[in-house]
Amino acid sequence: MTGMPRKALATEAEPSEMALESLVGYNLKRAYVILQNDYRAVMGEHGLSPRVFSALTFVVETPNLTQSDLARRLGIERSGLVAIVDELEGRGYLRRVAVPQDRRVQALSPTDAGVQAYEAALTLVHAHEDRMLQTLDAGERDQLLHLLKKIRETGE
Amino acid sequence: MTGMPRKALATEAEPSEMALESLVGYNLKRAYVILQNDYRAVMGEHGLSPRVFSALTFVVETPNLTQSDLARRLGIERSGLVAIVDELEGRGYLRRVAVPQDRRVQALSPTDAGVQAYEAALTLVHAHEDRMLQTLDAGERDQLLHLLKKIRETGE
DNA sequence: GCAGATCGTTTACTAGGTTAACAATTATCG
DNA sequence: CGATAATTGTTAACCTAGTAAACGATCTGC
Repeated sequence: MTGMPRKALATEAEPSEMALESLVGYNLKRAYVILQNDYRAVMGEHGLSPRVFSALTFVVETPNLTQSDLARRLGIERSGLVAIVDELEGRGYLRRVAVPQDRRVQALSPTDAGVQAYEAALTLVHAHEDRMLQTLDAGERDQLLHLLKKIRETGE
Repeated sequence: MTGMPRKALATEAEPSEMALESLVGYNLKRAYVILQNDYRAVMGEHGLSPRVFSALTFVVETPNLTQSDLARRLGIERSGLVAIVDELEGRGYLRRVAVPQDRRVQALSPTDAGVQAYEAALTLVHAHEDRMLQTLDAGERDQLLHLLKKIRETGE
C-alpha cells in the first residue's frame, strides 16, 4: 500500500492545467448555468422564466410587435414562441390584437398589468445581476458586455 | 399610401435602448447559444456533445476518477452522469473499472481510443473557438476568460 | 455492530427548445 | 386577372439536458 489517502482516488489536477478551463465555451456555459440558477431563485416559484421575461421586455418596449417579429428577435422558432405568448396572455400581461391590414397577424399589445409586472421584474433582475457581478467593477462589467456582444455579432 | 413600408408593423427600437441589451444574463445566454450551435456544427452529426466532451476531458486528464467525483466537477447530479458515461463506454472511450478498496465505486479509465478521440476533438474545439472569437484579440480573449471565471467563483 | 453516509443506478419529471405539417391569408409575377 | 409562392400562427411529435426521489449495495464512524 502507498501513503495515499484512501478517499482521494482521483489526484486533483490544478484547474489551470485542465484543457477545459482555458476554453471560452466551457466557462461560458458554467457561468450561464450559475446566472440562470440565481435568476430563478430571485424570481421565485411563480416568477417569470428568463425567456418569458425577455419576451415581455420586447412586447413592452416595441409597439405593434407580431409573434413572428418577436420570435426573430429572440432567436427562436415561431412555434416555440406560442407557449411563451400563451403564458403572458394567461397572466394578463398582453393581448393578441387582430390587425385589419394583415389578417394572418395578431399584434402583441402589453396591458397595464404587463407593464407593471415588467417593471417589477426588471428591478429584481437588476438586483440579481448586481449580486452576481459584485466582484466585477464597472469597467469590467462594461468590458464583459462588450465582449459578449462581439460574439453575438459574429454568430447572429 | 404612406411612405412607411407595410411590412414594418414594429418600429425597430435602437438595440442600445433595449433594457435587455444591457443585461449580462441575456447577452450571456445569446452568446452561449451561438457558441453551442457552432460547436455542434463543427463536431458533426455523430460527434461528441459538449457535455460528453467535457466528461471525456476529465476522464483523460484525471486518473482514477469515479463517477461521483466527475459529477461534482461537472456540476451535475450523479444520476445525470450515468447516460454520459454510458455513451463514452459505448463508444469504447473508457472502461468502468472495479476498485477492490471500495466496491461501491467504479473508477473511470480512458482507453487508447478514448485518448485519441479526446485529442482529435480538442483540435476541432480549438478551431471552433478560434473562429467564433476571431474578432477578439488575445488580450480580449484572456479578459473574457478571466471575467467568466470570476462569475464562476462567485456562484460555485 | 449498528446508524448513517455514499455509490451507481433507474424512473419519472421538467424546461426549453426543434422540425414538419396545416389552414388561412397575403404577395409575386407571367 | 389567376396561379403559384411565401408568410402567419398553431399543433403534434420529438429531442437534449438536466433534476428529484427512491433503491440496494457498500462503506464509515462511533
